[in-house]
Amino acid sequence: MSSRITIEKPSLEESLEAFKLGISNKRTIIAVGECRIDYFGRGHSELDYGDRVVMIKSDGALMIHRPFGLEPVNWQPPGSMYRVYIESGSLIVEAYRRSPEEKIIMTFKRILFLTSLSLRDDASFRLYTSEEIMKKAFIKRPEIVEKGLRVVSEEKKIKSGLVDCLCVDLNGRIVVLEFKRNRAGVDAVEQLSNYVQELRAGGSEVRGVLVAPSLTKEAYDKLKSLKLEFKRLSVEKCIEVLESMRGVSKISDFIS
Amino acid sequence: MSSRITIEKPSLEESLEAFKLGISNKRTIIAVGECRIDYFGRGHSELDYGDRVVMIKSDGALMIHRPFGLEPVNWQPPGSMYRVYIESGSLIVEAYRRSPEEKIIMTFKRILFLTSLSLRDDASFRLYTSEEIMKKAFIKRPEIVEKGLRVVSEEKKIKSGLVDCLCVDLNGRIVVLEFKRNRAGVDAVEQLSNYVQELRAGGSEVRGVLVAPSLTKEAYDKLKSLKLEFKRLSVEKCIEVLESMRGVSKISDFIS
DNA sequence: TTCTCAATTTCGTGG
DNA sequence: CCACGAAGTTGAGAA
Repeated sequence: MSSRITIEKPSLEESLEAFKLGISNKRTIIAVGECRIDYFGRGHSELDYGDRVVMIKSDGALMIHRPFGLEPVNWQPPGSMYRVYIESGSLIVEAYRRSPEEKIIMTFKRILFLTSLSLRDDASFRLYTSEEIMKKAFIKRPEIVEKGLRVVSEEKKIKSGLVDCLCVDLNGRIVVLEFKRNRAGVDAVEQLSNYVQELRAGGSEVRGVLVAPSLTKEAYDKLKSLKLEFKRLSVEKCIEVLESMRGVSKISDFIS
Repeated sequence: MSSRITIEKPSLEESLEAFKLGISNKRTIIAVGECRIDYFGRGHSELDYGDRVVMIKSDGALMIHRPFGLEPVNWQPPGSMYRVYIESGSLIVEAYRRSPEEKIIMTFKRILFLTSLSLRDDASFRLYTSEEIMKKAFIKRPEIVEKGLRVVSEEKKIKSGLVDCLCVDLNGRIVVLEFKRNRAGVDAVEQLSNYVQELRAGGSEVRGVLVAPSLTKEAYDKLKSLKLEFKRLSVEKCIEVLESMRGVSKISDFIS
């Protein structure tokens, strides 16, 4: 059972108390009001008066939202510290962070609404990303990239970086695989090229294969000039492969 | 004046109406309740029941926040479309997006609190990034990098990418500058190297200078082996330079 | 629309 | 704590 304290059109003094109590009691505070925002730190930003939604979470994270746009206009990470006071007829809320030293100053002309909540959320979040799906599918059925590939290692750390997958082909050559969830750019080709060059320095014959749904033109040119290879593979295809092996999952109802 | 509709511990039927009205009237809705979240699209995620803060903005952007952490656990961008209904004793809110096709399903057991706001915010946001500050300071006083540098072009697009700054030194050689706001890694060195190589293909003598507050060890090694140069420059120094030219700004009170 | 690159990127993971 | 890579990255600007 979550306890709540909600006040409508509070005075600045009431708001001051609510902020202080909520922050020290590690509650989640949502406030809506007319304010201006100043930020100083790695960068510097200014935003003049307007209506915004401010949320301070139980861990000290701060988000300031305008009435439009996905991203908060200003924010501060978990662990931030707060100072709240009234000055020249305005309610000031300051959020500090050390390392890097950063500060946000919210200056409220008035508060439309404020609530202080004690929320319970113990569930664990599970996310399945496209790249995970691609690698998993390849491990299960290497032939979706090339017949006869034998997986030697995954996520292998070498000097130039982290190799997605190391394999051996039917002719005993080493094959470096680099997976990209969506259209691959020159950076992906360069990354693959770095891996191949480092492994070739070991003396063996090494192939490099970029596995992605598509390539940018620049990436294609660079790939050709470096004599690397490309194998078209989409996330959809990988999902099919995985589902064909473990029965239908919810994903199939939406992607296809 | 912002109009509000706030309901505490509403029934699911009341919440249904509030969501529908708020969305169709392009209001900003904030709801807190016990819900589970499912996402299907480029990836796939699941989150079991818990207390969360849901915000739907006037432009259709959706954010779902747990009581901790800076980032929303799930979201949908502006322009998303909604379907709200009651099924098996739960309030379901679905958020759709096309291209890529994605869907979020929020299943509410109960709503603790809901508000529907009409907010006004016309202010313009101004952000000054570290890299902007560094470039601006260099343009004003090139000698902070090297005496006698003459700026030829900024943000010049060449095949390998976007060159931060092209200059000519006292000996008439072309100088490529790459700015990094904080400690530069190997990727920065590779980027600079690419630019230098492409420009050297034109036949002229070309120097490459990485301008940053510091370098990682790997970046230093790579830089040396490629015969590129490094010039130490911090954002703080750049701010000093800019302020010495236009008078004191607010930044100086915090960074120094 | 698509592509490309920067970001107060944030968030993991491994050394 | 630093270094490096991934992200449902997001967002802005240009082709």
